[in-house]
Amino acid sequence: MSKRHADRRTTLADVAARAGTSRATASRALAGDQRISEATRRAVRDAAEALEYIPNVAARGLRARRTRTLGFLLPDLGDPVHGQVAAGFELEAAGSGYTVIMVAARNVLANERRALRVFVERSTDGICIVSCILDPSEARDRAGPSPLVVVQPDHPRLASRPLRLDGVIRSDDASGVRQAVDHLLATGYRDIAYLGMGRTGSNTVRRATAQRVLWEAAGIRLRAFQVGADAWRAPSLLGEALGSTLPEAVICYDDKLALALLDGLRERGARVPDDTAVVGFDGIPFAAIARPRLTTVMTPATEMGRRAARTLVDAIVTGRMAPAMTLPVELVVRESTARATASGRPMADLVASDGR
Amino acid sequence: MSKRHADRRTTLADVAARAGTSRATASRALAGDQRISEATRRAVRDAAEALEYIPNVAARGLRARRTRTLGFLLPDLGDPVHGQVAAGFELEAAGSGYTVIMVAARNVLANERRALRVFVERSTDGICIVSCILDPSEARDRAGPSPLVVVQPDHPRLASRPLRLDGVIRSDDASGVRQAVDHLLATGYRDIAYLGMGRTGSNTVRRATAQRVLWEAAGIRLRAFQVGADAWRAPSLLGEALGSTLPEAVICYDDKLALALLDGLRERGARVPDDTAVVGFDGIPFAAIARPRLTTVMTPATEMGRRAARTLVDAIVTGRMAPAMTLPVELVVRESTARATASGRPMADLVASDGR
DNA sequence: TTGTAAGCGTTATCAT
DNA sequence: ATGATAACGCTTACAA
Repeated sequence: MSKRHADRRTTLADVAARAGTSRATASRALAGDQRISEATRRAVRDAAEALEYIPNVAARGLRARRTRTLGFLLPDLGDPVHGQVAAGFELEAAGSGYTVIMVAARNVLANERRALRVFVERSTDGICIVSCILDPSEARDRAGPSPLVVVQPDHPRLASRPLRLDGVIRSDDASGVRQAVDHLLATGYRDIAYLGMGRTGSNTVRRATAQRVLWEAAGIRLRAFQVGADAWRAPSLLGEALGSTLPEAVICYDDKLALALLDGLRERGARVPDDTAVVGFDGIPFAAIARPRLTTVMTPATEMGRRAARTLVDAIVTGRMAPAMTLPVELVVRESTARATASGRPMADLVASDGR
Repeated sequence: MSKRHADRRTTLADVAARAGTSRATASRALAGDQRISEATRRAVRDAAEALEYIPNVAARGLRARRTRTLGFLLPDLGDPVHGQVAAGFELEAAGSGYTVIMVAARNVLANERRALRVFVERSTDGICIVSCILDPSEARDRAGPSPLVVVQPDHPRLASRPLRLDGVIRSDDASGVRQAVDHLLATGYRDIAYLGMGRTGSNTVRRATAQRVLWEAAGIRLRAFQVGADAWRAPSLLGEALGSTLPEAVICYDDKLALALLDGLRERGARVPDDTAVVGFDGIPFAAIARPRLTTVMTPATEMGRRAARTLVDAIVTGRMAPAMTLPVELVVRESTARATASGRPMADLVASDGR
């Protein structure tokens, strides 16, 4: 029954032989070429079926000069946010008939460069890099002929210049921070802090925006704290990171950090939001069911992944890369910033309208 | 400076020409063949450097009959557990010089089959499938000549037969459940329930084990509840899933479900662990900082991914697949099953010793 | 409508 | 130690 005796895999030549045609005709028939007669098409299809023919796409790509493969570079597959982006990307790519090579570079520059080289070696038709610290223009250089989409660039120096390059997809972090600050001010908080994590461009942008907005809106100076990229793994230390006198409210770099801070504050004996309000960033699923439920800026992670793939495929087909796009974010107000809530009683999620 | 004028990518022939050798010699020099003289090796290396030569691995694979590519199939890239497995796999694979193609099949049989076909088309050197509902032996058939590693098989019928196939890697779920039940009994809980999710083999195994262990150890019948695979997304419904009279303790299928249940119970006005104790499964990071902190069975997700890649690479090199292995798990006791804890005061994590 | 033949960029075999 | 030359499995001019 099983034909494991033939060591060689079935090839197009085998199919052609069985169908009684040339390899060229078999190739055309399988590709759905209109010039092939219905009869031979059937014959070829049947032969392919009978032989369980599976094409060798490497050979095809070699000749046809396209591989229907996309390269995807991200910092960490285990991260909840990047995992979502990856999921969205893969889904959309697979839907368009593309296969995805994934490389995790864990924020190491050398790894990011190596990954791009891998993609070029594999002749990817397109490349997407997510939250990379590599300079986007260097990335473009190293991407070779492949169209490149840059999602949430995190190059440290990127905070200063605007970056209007084509193919850049990012969330409107500035708007998110503004919404958060406005919400905190409206709720009555005055002593507001920002807790940063890592040395990425996005961290700098968020801190700077909070600083500026708070000053412009209320003439208040932001208190800024900063911890290392792995600080969220040690919640108990985090409780101390805010100093001896807690601020009334803290905006955290992301949800991982905010949730860890929640734990750290609890360990320290501080109540949230009564002693300190906490705001996160990203909107990961667990933020919604933490205790207290976390107020956070929702970022369209899955959607960004999908868009990235879509944009890439379009660029491959049309030969033109879409201009930079910035996706909207929205603040979701939950318990962690609700000043006088009846403890233990949940309140419905409130989405702040941006007013733009 | 940049040489974007030549449309064609640099090829080995270019390097050979510049170095003044044949393509064969250039190939050998670059591959580090010992027979090549030091002088020509230098010449070729320099030429490759100068031309920024990047080999075409598709062409190489076509001729050499190995692609240094691994296929990785999983249900969902966004899931915290599978994301960890993927991260471990990619890390180990990259470390061994392999590139990974990832496909998410979201528990759809047809997608899983399609993914295996993709891998065969791409001539992967090895394939790893994680938590697939596909029958492992069918998977082996469809994997073609590639060695196959099966991580945490989730075929529904798999719960009954032992499955001693080579290349299977899984965690010792039965031991985990036993530890959980023993712990609950030792802590004084008698009315114990299992809350299942989905129709996978692992769910069946966990439920059945809990049932058996509880009966054998204490002559108590397990109360069993069951919800759909997406139930964890709706915590408020989950609170009601346990019926009107809450059990003293609930073992949940996984941490996602347990954390959602925590939220659902809070919404319902029930206190954990005072009204009901909760145990999770997997040991995802957020379980450790939930409130109450979640008692859970720690599964070595990252390690399983690493092992899978390691096993695959070994099989590729040696031609022999390692026998099935079962990785140990350990119960981590936290607040959600601590009967009379001073509320708000954290207790140190306790790892139960298995006693085997 | 179909076949012939020339590549695509490598590596492996066989000479030298 | 190196060079011709033939694959690898497929697509695509160019012929017929």
